Amino acid sequence: MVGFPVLESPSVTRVTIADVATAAGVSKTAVSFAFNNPERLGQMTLDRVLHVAHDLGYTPHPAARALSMRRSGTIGVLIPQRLTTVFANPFLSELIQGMGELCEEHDLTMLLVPPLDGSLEGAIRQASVDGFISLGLSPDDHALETLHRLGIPTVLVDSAASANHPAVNVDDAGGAEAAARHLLELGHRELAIIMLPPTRSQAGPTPTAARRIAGYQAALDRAGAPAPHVITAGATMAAGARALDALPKGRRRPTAVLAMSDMTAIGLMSAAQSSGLRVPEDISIVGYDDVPMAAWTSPALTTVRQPIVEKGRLAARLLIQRMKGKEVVSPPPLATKLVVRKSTSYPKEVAAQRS
Amino acid sequence: MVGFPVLESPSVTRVTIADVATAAGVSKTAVSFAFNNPERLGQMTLDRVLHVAHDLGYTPHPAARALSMRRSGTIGVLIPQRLTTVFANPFLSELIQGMGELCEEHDLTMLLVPPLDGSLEGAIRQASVDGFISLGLSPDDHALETLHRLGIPTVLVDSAASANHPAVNVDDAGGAEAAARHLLELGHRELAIIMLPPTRSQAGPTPTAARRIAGYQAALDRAGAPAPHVITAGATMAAGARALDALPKGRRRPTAVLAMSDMTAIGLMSAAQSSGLRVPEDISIVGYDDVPMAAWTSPALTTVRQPIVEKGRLAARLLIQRMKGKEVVSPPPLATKLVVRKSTSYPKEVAAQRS
DNA sequence: GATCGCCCCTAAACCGCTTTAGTAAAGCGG
DNA sequence: CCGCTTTACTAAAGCGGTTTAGGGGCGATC
Repeated sequence: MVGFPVLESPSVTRVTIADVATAAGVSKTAVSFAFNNPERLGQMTLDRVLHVAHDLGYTPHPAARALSMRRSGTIGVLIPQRLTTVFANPFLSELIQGMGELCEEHDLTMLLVPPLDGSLEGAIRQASVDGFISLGLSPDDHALETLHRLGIPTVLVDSAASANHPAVNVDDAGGAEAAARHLLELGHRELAIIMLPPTRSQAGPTPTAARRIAGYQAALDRAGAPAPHVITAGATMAAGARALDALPKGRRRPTAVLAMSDMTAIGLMSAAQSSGLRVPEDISIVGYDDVPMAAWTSPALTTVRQPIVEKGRLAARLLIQRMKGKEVVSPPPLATKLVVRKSTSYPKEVAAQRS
Repeated sequence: MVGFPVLESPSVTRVTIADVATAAGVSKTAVSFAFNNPERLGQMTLDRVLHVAHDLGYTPHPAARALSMRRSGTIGVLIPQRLTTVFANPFLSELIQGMGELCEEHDLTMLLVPPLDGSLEGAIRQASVDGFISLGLSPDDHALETLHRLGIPTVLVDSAASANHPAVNVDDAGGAEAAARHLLELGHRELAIIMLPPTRSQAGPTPTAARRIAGYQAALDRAGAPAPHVITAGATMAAGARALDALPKGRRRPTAVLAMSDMTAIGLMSAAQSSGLRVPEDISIVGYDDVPMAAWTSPALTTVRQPIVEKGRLAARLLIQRMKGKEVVSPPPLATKLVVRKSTSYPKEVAAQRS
């Protein structure tokens, strides 16, 4: 098999607007007009220019265009973690679907911007975009200030409204509270909560994690339940599986666990089952997000549904408005809803009493 | 709630290299050197410039940088379908994970490039990237010629090696053949195949679909099985569910189906079950890809595993080499492997005989 | 027949950065 | 003290487009 050689003279070859102009016997301006303001050219000239351009295989250089028009036709998605991690969670796929709808509608492309060399700020600098959608960043993250200073319109997702950027959120606390209440009503007392890990350098929990834990706690408090065991695990099945070992054993083993991510819940459920525990008989599990997969595990996962695609759409819509210079307000949080499936049931003692 | 107003004087504000130069009392060149060739400046000047730049919140304009350096630090992913469609399939997530690993290693960002306004070529023009990874495009697609003419390094995935671009593939035919053989060995004769739809304008099946069907067919031929029913459905659960209705009913109802995508298979399985069919007792189902979800359905899906993440990694690695000007050859297809789970079994007649 | 306005088209400035070529000053050996 | 290399820095020319301001030709108007 023959190799694909070094590309012949990469950009010496590139046809520029000047080449087209010369070939068509007009000025660069005319060529530019042909593409961007055709009505400013006579029919004959227009045809000739377009024809010549096509023959030469002319394509405007995107960077040059972006520079002079001050717009790149791209929106950036600021991702606070490694792509491998974050794409292991279908959550992001759904979010992108939502954002994608709006992007396609407006002929925009999407740039995935993970921390570059560990630094989000570095990545921001390098990215040629018209606006950013920032995922899960603490509203006081330094990167957001940079963004504001640069005058790049930004919309926050899974964060909290900051002084400078509107935020799109769901009712995290409400969903969490419903989930905890569900378990408490089934009779569980000994609960564990699996926190989402903090992203990047920031010390505390992400805004989303904070709201969810507040929701869980509210339900627990109201029911006078004992303090839950709180552990932390990433939003992947592997991390969820590892989380099983971190749960207290023996008498204090929780009879139910509240995971802040479906993927964590599913991984945990899997590990639990392989270690001989039955779900939900021996341990109840509730997830969060309601990714499509949650309906397909066995047992099907009880979880809190949030409208992920809609969230993506809304964020993109807001950003696009902002890019157009329109004023924008943070919308009210989107509703969440507990979806009861088969991974939750009465704790054993209660079940025994009932039978 | 107060609105987020129009950003104040968007780019009038933007600090340019000239501002920094003036403020620091040096030339633009010096400022540029401070960032890109610090060793060419005296220590004192260097410190001063960097300090001033930081104070002013200077960030080089990415488009200007890209224009003058002829490199954008971005690789494009050419997506042949709508983002909504393609991200509904976890396949893409995994592929991106693989590509993402390499991108992060090399400080590159990833641009998702769906057909813009229906046209991939238009989208290519607009995208400021150093190279493309093209998904599922027929090797004679016109867009690929454009790419070559523009001198943009490109690597094909799920395509076929073309004259100008190397291709990364898996052993589609081998996997398909193994899947079909598996069903035939179980005793199935009346099979259905669910094809992947053609992408975009191109008339025939995608290269991948073509190879897979050839593999299925090879096994069928060898076993002297009757011609299968072939229908087409997208790679989403919804499309898979709809596909159920397209299957022949009554006596000619297939006892097993070979789907070219796990998502289609899962959707079909779901629809079948809701309509009262038992899987695998009444109908066996085999998928393709082995996305993580396939192990979690009930029954767990028998499918053909392909190393998706590895495929993404390999494609990105090749592209990066190509961007560096190195010569590159199309690697041999990656191995595929039948994973037998619980969604396949003997057809009823055979099962009856056996008992 | 001069004036005006309109239609087409162009020259040149500009977007913000990198880089080449080169200059002035300092260092240095003889 | 002179010529030669270094060192430290700069002017200006790109990169490849868009856009502003305006010029020439020409028919209509007065």
